[in-house]
Amino acid sequence: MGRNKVVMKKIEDPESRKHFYSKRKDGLVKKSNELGVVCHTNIALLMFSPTGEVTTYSRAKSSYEPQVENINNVEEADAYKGYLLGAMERVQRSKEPLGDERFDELNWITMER
Amino acid sequence: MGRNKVVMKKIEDPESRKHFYSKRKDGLVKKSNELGVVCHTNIALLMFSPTGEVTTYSRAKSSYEPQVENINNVEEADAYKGYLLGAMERVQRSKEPLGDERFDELNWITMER
DNA sequence: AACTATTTATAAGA
DNA sequence: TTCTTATAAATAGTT
Repeated sequence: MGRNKVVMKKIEDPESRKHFYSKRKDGLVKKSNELGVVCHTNIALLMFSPTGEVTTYSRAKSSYEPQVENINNVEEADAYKGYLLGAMERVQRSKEPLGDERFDELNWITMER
Repeated sequence: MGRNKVVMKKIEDPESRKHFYSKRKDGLVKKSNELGVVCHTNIALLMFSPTGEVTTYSRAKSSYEPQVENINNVEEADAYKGYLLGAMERVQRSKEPLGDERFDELNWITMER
């Protein structure tokens, strides 16, 4: 959306790429949140910026709602929970050995748990 | 977008919720893909539908591009790879005990690896 | 499943 | 760079 169509091709200029990313990142998080809230469902989003910065969004239902028509929903919920926690731990561990101030750059956008 | 504004509140009617989800899911995958392609970066998206169906989208750069300004990029790439594979394995394992035809319902939208 | 009026996101420009 | 604006894109309700 905007004054020109977006071409589905890698932007070669690093500055333009960063600019595009920072704008689209916010939009993607916003839409993920809308979907999670309105449909009351689990969503996980993980993205790396062109400079390597990590952004995650996650929304996990806190309570299990039995659904007769989905016999495997409990297992899926568990798998999902392990998925999120494992990912967070792994990314954090990979940062720790550096022991630097960049740890705070991790952008954990966690709207709800 | 559309004929009325979206209210940021859970849709209580199950059919309306499913309808909303199925439309928004496609849009989210499309935008994730655009971001990944245009910025040539790693993206992972995992979502559960209101009926428990899983949809994932992932885009991982296949080759490692050295970036002097990001000393911890290799570790991030590894963490990311493990993250994706772990998630896929876990979700698949959780389905297997059922041993039914629903396995094919898993919607693995994997545009590139 | 397809259409279309309208909202929303956003590419350029200020 | 933050704000504005014209336009593309997504989509809610309709058919």
